[in-house]
Amino acid sequence: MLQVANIIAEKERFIKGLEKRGIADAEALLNEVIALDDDRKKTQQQLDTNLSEANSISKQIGALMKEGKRGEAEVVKSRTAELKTLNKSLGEQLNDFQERLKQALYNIPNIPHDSVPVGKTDEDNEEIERVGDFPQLADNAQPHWDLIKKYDIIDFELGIKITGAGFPVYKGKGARLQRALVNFFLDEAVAAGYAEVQPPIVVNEASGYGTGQLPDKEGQMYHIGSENMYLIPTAEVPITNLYRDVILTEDALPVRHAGFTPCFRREAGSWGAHVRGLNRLHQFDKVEIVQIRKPEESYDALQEMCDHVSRILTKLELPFRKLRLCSGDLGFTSVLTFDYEVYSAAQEKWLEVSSVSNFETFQANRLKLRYKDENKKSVLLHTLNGSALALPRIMAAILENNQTEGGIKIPEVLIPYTGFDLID
RNA sequence: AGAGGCGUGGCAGAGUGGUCGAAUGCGGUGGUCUUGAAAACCAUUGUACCGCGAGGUACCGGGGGUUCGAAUCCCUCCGCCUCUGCCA
Repeated sequence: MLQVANIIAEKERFIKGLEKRGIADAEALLNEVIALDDDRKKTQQQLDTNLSEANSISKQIGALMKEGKRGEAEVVKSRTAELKTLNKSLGEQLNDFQERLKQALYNIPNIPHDSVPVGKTDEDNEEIERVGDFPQLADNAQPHWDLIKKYDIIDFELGIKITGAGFPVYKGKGARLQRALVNFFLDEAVAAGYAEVQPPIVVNEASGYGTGQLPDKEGQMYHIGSENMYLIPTAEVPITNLYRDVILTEDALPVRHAGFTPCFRREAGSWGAHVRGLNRLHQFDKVEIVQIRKPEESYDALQEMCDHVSRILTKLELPFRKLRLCSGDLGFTSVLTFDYEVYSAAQEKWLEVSSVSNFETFQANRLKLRYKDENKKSVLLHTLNGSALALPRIMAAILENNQTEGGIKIPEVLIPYTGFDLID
């Protein structure tokens, strides 16, 4: 969430930033925050003064009791009774202001980067790079949902039987290819300097708030009612929350982590006729990369992460494009996001396979993730993350783009991982 | 899951109603000494909020309560340990 001090100091910039996201009453929203913070401060000042007085009276009483002057002590007590009533109500007011301030801040998104183009939907995203050539497929080329049946490598019906729609079962060479991709992605990430972690895939409420999925995306996560926990929608949540309530020393930076997890998304309301096969699932596998950086380094880190995604897509020989998300498509917590889409040739569609974002201090502020600078001051860090990569759509593109009469060719880099070079 | 025990500063570990933000040791930082290092000695060493400042307030797992006053007593939640049960 945003920092109140920054809102006060740079109000105009924040208003413009929120308006860029299409929030009409941005100024009113920020004024409310500032007013609540002001109320909070005033209430706290009054409360602190009263507490100070009550503390000193208590000490007096202690001293009097020790000297055996019970009568005098009783006299002084009358004032403390007064203060007690007063402070109880001040304390309630303070809690109320703090709670309202928190709620207000939870519901305000991050301020977009200057380079973020203004736009409403994904159609307004800015294409900034295109790499690789479209494959020339035969006239009878098939989309992946037909190919998986033809070669019996992914079974949606079985998934429906044991769970429901959007939970496919990978079989045989399909399962092996899936595992090959996971291992390839992890090896690439480790080689690029990311320390591998294997986090829990169920998280508590505090973690959900830490990275901003709560309260914003509550309805998109699977909730385990009996435990009040959530199935993770991305490894970003557990990995970034590793650093919740942490003050890092400078020599621990930069932090780079990579982790493989299944991801779970309810995708409520986002299903449609255009969504078929592997294009959108409730459960899918993903390797995620996360960085924690000093503020002045975070945009270099963002570039570094983008380069990493480009590199592995190139190695997989998949045609892809890089997009700068417009203000309307930008995630709630993000300042700047680049999406990567691969071209899936039989559907003739671009499929999003990665999203790389810099959140600056938005998550760190909630997480209380800081480091001690050279002056021993606590400074909020910047958090970043990116998919490297999400599996199903990569799988879809490989199946479609590499189909031949004789079967589906496995990209060179994956053959050591699959142990075969053809799905037939 | 049941019974019992426990949760204190970076770590270890005192503290069971007042002067305790908290002894002591270790670790960290600065200094003295030394050619340098070690040892020794001295000093310093949590976080957040409010305040121009002096300073004030809060925090001893989280929340609530009793009391003039709570690390200390009570309730509750969370976590950890031991034993019993179950189990990959």
